[in-house]
Amino acid sequence: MSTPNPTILIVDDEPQLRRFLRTALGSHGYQVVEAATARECQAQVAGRNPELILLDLGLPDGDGLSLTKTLRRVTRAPIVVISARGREQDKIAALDLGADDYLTKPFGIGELLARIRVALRRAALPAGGPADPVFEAGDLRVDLIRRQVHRGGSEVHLTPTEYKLLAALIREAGRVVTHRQLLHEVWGANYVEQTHYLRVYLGQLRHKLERDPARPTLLRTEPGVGYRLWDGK
Amino acid sequence: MSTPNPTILIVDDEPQLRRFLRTALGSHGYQVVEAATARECQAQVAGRNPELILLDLGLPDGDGLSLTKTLRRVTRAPIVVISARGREQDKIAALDLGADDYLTKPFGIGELLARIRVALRRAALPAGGPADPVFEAGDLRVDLIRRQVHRGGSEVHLTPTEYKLLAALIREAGRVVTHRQLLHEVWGANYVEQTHYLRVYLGQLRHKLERDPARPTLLRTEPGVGYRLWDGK
DNA sequence: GCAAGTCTTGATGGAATCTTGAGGGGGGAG
DNA sequence: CTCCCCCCTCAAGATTCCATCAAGACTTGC
Repeated sequence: MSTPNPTILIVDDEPQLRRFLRTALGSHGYQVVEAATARECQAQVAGRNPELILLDLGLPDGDGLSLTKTLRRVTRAPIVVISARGREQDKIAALDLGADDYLTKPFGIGELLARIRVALRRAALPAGGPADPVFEAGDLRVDLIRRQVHRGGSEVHLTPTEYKLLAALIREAGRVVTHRQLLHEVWGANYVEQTHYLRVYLGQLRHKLERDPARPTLLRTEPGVGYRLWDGK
Repeated sequence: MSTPNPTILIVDDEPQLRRFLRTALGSHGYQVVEAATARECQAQVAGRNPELILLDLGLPDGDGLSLTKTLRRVTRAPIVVISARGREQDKIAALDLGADDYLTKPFGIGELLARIRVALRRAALPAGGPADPVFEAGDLRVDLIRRQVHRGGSEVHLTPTEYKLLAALIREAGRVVTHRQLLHEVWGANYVEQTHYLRVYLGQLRHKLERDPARPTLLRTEPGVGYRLWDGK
């Protein structure tokens, strides 16, 4: 699973059903939070920010449909509705107001779990994790997902080869990377002898990234061996 | 009308059901493509690149489950399964192999349409970010649910292809999207080499959306890599 | 079946990038 | 001190990649 232990909010007014769901979900590795009313539900969403909401439509305070709509304005977590009402109109209304799935009681626990997996999968899929992995050292900032490079706040444009080279150095940040290794990674196996390429492109990188290209601090050369990217340590 | 219509692929071997679905979906504004076998299905996915796949599990050639799995490797369009088999194990298997929803025959057409709306809604939303289905940057405003595009207050008409391309860029707003990625998302798996399409359509988009099409700020090109939509950062 | 809109394809000029070569400098060995 | 190896810089082709225009084929709605 992508995220280790997703948090699921159970919204239902029957304590028995809640307990049943809590054990079922808990034994499958989910964190479980509970709410018995619409008010509690909103508080839990604001406080715990669950990754999925399991919502029973028949709540004592306020109807579940308008709650669905309200939740949609606050969170993007998928909402899986469970309801005793199986009329088509109910389903359509809930789904169009922002619910992501609708199960009619009674339902199999296996199906519920599968549909939860689907909802979480869909929600997690785009772009994967929450924050982009970013490399920083000095006034250099490289966002490896956005493929964006900043130096002291302003964006720097790199050509494809320059970027590949920088990325290869970042991958080994702090360690020495040999000429052959760099050439192999950036230009391919046929170019491991063309050390001249490295000199040219390292020069260009220094020109774009170093404060004083003549005395580099970020992109250090290790004579006779290769290059090393300073990582701040 | 400025709402380009999503394309839906119907995969079913019964001509009657296909006809029924075709008219029902067609009258709701969807483009409909059909396939009667698993082989046809794969051809249609590669060739037409539908935005949603409506899949009957009971196909003559090969079983539907493995088809689900195969499709998931080629497209990220949502798959809605319709099946005569209502056993819980069948549902779980299909959902875990990549299906996004599972309806048991007989089903109400209203519910099917609602579930299609849900699947398309989820697929249209960008990665991360708030629950806001509206993208804004500069004087560009895109409503991803209504599929409407505004520039500085007035609505802009985009062709279906133009819109798909813009939506693909919005989904990765701020990040560089490679040529292959864009071609795959907009035109389908068969077109990943046709970079010429990108040039033509990006040119059209720039003409319609940029303040000065000759010096684009929104739709930036990353030479040798792809394109990137400016997201204000 | 017609007309409007849309997609596909080709040709062309221009921009960005890569490759290659020449020349210069610093440091260690002899 | 001089030679030699390694490294750096600059810059001019060569090459690849990109933008634009436009015409014909195709689709769609009426």
